[in-house]
Amino acid sequence: MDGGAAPRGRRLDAGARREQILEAAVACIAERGFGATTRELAQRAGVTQALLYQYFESKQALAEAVYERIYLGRLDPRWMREIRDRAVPVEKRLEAFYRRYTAAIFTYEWMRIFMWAGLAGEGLNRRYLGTVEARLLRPLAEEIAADGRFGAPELEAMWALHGSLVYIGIRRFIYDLPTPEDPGPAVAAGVRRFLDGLRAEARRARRRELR
Amino acid sequence: MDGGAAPRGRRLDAGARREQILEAAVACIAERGFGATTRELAQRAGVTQALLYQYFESKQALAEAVYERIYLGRLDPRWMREIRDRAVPVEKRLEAFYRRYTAAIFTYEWMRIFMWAGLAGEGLNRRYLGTVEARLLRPLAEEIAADGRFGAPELEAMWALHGSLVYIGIRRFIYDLPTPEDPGPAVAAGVRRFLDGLRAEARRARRRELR
DNA sequence: GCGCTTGTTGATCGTTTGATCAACGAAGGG
DNA sequence: CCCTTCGTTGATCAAACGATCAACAAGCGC
Repeated sequence: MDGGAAPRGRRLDAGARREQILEAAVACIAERGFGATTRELAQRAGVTQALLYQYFESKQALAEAVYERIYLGRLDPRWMREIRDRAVPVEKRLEAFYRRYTAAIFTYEWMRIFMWAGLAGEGLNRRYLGTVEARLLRPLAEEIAADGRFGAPELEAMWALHGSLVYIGIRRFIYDLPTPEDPGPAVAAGVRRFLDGLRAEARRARRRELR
Repeated sequence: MDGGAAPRGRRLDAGARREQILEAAVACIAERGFGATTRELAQRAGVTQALLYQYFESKQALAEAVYERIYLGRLDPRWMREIRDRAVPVEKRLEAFYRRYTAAIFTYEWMRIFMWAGLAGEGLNRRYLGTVEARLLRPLAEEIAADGRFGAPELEAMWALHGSLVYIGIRRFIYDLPTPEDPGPAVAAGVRRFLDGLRAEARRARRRELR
C-alpha cells in the first residue's frame, strides 16, 4: 500500500523522496482522480502532507508531474519503425503492433489517468491522440493501402479498429467488467476481422469498377 | 445557460423547481463530475445553494437522481424486438440497431456522466453494461449465428464491434477530438466491415473442416 | 384585507481543503 | 565534540465545502 520504502519520518535523499511521492500520486490519482486530497497522497506515500510542498510547488504541479510521468515516452519509436518494415507481411505488422501497444497501455494507472485527464479537459489527450493518429494510424493506413489487397482504408476505419481494441482496456479498468486476462488473442482476432472486412469491401469496390 | 426558466427568487411549484434543479445538475455533473460543488449546481439552476436541500436530502442523493435520470429507460425495448425480427436481413437489423443506439447515447451528458460514474466506481456501469450484454449483444450474436453466413460470433467479437462504435462518442465527448458530425455512415461502415470479417472467418473455418 | 400555506433566502455552523512556516533532528565535515 | 546542512514535522491559516435554520414573502382561500 505504501510506496514500498522507508519508515515514516526517516530521512531520504531528495531524489528518492520525490520519486516516492510521485509514485504514490500516480496510484492515488489513478484511483480517485484529481479530486484526491493532498492528505491522501501524503498518507499513501508515507509522509506528512506538508512535505509534498517541499518537492512540488502545488497540487496542480504534482498532478502535472503525474501526467508527464505516465505519458512521456509511452509511444515506443521502435513501433513506428516496425510498422514500416515491408519485409514483414502487413497483417503481421498490424497484429504485432497492437499486441505491443495494448500490452503497454493496459494498466490500471495508464487507462484511468488518461480517462480522468480527458474528463477534466486537459489538453493532454488531444495532443497524445493527435500523435497516435499522425505517427501510428496514418502510417498503418498507408502500409495497408500499399499492400494492394485491402484497398485504402480511411482514417475513420483505423479509429474504429483502434477503438475496438482500446475498449477492452476501458471495460476492464474503467467499468471493472470481466475481460480476457490475456487480451492477446482478442487483439489478434480483432485485427484479422478488421483486415478481412477491408478486403471484402475492396473486392466489392473493384467489382463495381469493372462493371 | 440557466435551466431556461424563472427569474431568480420567483416562486415555482415544487415539481417544476425540482425538475429545474435536476436538469442543471445533469449539465453540471456531466461537465465537472461529482466534484462539482453544490454552489455551482445552484448557480446553474438559478437558485440559492440552500434550496437544493429542500428538494434533495444531500448532494449524494442529488447525484443519484442524476444517474437515474440519465440511465432509466435509455434502452428502448423496441430495439430488442426489432433485433429479433427475422423478416428483415440480419445485416439491416444490426445496422439499424446501432444507428439508433449511437443516436441515443451520443450526447454530451450521457457519455460523460457514464464515464464519470465508471471512474468513480459506482456499480451503475456494471449493471447497465450487463444488461447491454444480456439483452442486446447476446441476442445479436444469436441472430447473426442463425443467419448461417457469418458463423457464430463470440461475445468478445460483439464487444469489439460495440467498442469500435462507442469509441466514436468517447473521442468526441471525452477527448474533445474531431469526429464526423453525423456518425451514421461511420456506424454503417463499421457494421459492414464487422460482418464481412465474420464471414471471411466463417469461410476459412468451413474450408478447414472440409479438408 | 387577513391569515395561512409553502417556496425561497441570507446567514451561519463545523469540517475539510490547499498551503505556509517556525522548529526539530539526523547526518557529515572539521 | 560542535556546528552546519537539509530533509522532515506539527501547528496553523484562510478559503471553500456540505449542510442547517430562522426569517421572509408570494400566492390563495375566505
